Amino acid sequence: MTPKARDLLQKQERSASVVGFEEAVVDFFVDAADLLGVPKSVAVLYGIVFASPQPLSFAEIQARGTLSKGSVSQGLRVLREMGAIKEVSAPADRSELFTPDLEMRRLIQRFLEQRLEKQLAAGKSRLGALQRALPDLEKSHAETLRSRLEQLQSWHEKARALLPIARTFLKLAPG
Amino acid sequence: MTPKARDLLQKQERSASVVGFEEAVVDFFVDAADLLGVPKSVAVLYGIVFASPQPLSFAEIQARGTLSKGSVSQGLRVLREMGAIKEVSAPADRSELFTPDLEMRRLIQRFLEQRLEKQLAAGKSRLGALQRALPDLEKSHAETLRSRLEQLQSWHEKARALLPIARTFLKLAPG
DNA sequence: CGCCACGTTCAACAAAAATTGAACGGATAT
DNA sequence: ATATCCGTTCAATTTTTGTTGAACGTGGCG
Repeated sequence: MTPKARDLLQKQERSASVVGFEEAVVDFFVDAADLLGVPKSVAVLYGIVFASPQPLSFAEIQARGTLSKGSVSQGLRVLREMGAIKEVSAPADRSELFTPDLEMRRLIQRFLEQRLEKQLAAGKSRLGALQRALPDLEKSHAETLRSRLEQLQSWHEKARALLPIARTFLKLAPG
Repeated sequence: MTPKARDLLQKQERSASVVGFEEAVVDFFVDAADLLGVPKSVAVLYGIVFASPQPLSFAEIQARGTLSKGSVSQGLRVLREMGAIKEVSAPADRSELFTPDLEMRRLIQRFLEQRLEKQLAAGKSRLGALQRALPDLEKSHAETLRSRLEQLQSWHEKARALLPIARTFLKLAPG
């Protein structure tokens, strides 16, 4: 296959409706990006892959023209590590093709565990430090502050308790 | 009251233990800051106010030396708007003093509503656009894509359903 | 009234995060 | 072997976000 032929293949006309759909999907994920704390480029990538009926090659993705080669490479790696996309081997060509992997559900679950669990762990040790700092305070102050600290602790426990609930909940129904 | 006298008052010795406690509280909130999506300076401010047994004046807060006048001013405004702190009038002096306002619970609740609700609303309209883009696609493609779209919708509904649950849950128990 | 203390605003600055592209390395075809 | 195609890496750059401080009101006090 000559370079030229491959080039044509990559640029194969995508109908306006397909392009429109892709753009809408990309927008959707870009919106969601900051909630999930991922850079925009990663959201764009995922949108492109998610919106494609067939698996896409690196070249095809890059050909969308939104992102530089470097960003595509890094972004795909991030998505693979997150389990958001996977590689499938192409029948004809040797190059790998990308397609969405885990369902939303698992992705979100993983997100919850990683981001929130870490946060909670950090919080816990901070609270320990506070606990320890408390006894040295004068009486008058200690009272108010102890109650504030309790607020923090109570909040922390609730957050921890909520997590498994959310987990369970997200398992319900197909998705 | 001469400036000098006031100055002394502001710098009144805070015992090492009080300072230590404050630092620990500040650290706690700084940690939490990025989860909540607020800038560090705001977290620091809230920590300072939260860790203080008495309400603090603008000058006292600034005297902690961590933040510039501008940041203190802006940050206090943000916190007031969030309902995280409130002003109480000082008995002696005319200047206003700051103290924590809403309990954690309400703050978090508000946070959930503002950040997530907005997100969900945006998502909803995006999904509408996708819905509309779908019918124009060819058969072969439409099948896969329709199913992907359904995934998105299902996810969206679940998130929406989870919100009230979280709300209820956070109301349980004092805090 | 004019001065001063107190806060606010906002344009300049600094820090952090994301993006790019040029240099590199490994695999395949010639 | 050598050339070439693909993709990765990473330092430089751009963009975004947060912070600062100087200039500017505002209200109280002499």
